[in-house]
Amino acid sequence: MVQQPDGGRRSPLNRDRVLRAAVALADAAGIDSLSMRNLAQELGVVPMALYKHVANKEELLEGMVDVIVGEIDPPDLDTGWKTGIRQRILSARRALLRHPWASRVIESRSQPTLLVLDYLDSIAGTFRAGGLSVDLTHHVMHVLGSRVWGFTQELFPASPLPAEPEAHAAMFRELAGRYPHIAEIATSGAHDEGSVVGRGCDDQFEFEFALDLLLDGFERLHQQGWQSGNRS
Amino acid sequence: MVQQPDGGRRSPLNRDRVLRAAVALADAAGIDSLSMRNLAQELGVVPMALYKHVANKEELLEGMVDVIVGEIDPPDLDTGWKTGIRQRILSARRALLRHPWASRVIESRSQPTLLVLDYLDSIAGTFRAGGLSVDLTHHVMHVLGSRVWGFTQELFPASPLPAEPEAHAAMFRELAGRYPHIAEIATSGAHDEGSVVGRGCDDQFEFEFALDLLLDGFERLHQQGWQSGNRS
DNA sequence: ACCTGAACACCGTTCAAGT
DNA sequence: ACCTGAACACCGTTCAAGT
Repeated sequence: MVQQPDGGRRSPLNRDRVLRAAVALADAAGIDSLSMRNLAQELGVVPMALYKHVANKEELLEGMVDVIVGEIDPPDLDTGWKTGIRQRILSARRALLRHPWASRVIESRSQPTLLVLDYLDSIAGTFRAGGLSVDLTHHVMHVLGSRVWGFTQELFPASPLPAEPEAHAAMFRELAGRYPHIAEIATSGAHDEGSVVGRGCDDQFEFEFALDLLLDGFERLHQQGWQSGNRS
Repeated sequence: MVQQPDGGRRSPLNRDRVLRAAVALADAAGIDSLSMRNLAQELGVVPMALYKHVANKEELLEGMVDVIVGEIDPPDLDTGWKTGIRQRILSARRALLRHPWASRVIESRSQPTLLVLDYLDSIAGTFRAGGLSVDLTHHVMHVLGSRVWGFTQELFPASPLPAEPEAHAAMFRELAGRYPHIAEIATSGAHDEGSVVGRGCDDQFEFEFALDLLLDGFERLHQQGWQSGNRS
């Protein structure tokens, strides 16, 4: 149940209230619970009342993406392009971590909103201001892909561990037999000892590791004067 | 309508026929048309008959992913790790391009299947055989992310262009005014002249550009003897 | 003119009745 | 024991009836 100080009835319904309620509902109950019917109930109105403020569910989801994009920090103009991009993307990541449903909604959109284009244009502008060519900026934006939003498509979502220790151990022995390389990764390093694949990984470390690898690669290409058809 | 040489009735229903029909239906009519009810109709059976061969829709989708994973070429053991990984991933990409729905299904799974783990273990094994440390192999697998499947999460899906040239031109002028950096990317290089963002990009070039940037980065870290907490 | 209840055309899945 | 039609508990959205 999402908190509603005014019982969801005092102020008249408007687009902003609809969007904020949708975000709150998705935050609290998960994106699968966000139906037009549930949202209407949360707001104390009949489902059809929502269609006065959003044309359909697609437009509702678009609006929710805009709410999240609005939470990304504005650019810091006093740094080099590398630091600027890095800070911006890590800010986007913080926004996304506050709204776990957002990455799935972003990747399911078929049209960018104006706010989304603003953000992307600003990122591209930072590369250009840093001296990267139009061409290199273009390709580099593609390489970043969903990472500009602060998330990455993982190999597979973290599997929930079996709760009982003995089932856990049994599963791990089976895993180690059939998948030796995955097992050695899972058992190595700073992980929970004996954790199963994907658990115990430090998501933030992995994200920054990848981001810095990419930014270093971009810088190297830029300094080498990269041009199309000119790959070393 | 999916082709059914035997009218979908001759051979008795089994799991394999269900999965192959599901893949064919998704290929032909799109993943949104793949419902248990539609699939049953395609096979000439009552919807509940499917539940004898798959526990539920989740398991059906898992089985479909396995069909696609089965189409990835086996590893070529006569090359270095870099070429080996590159070939394997480009093979996965070809399989995915044959089944446009597959990337969305892969990213929506919550549990890897045994075949998926086989593939990932094989990729990790190639890095290890090339001499990369367990730690570096681990992080490098995370950096690849969905790229091991041959797809990337784009910034946003390609917007369909307005069909009428004048609407097209008007949209582009508006775009250029508000989004100068996106516009200069869209108008530059080898694209359709005046194309809108995301259209006219050579997806295969972008994919290979990113993949090679990453593989070069991995090689550099490996040669530098990268270790955790040792980033230059 | 505005609002909204009922209805439409779907889902995935359960369950009990029929063979 | 097996199979399956009807039913359940949902969807997003249309539409016409009521105010």
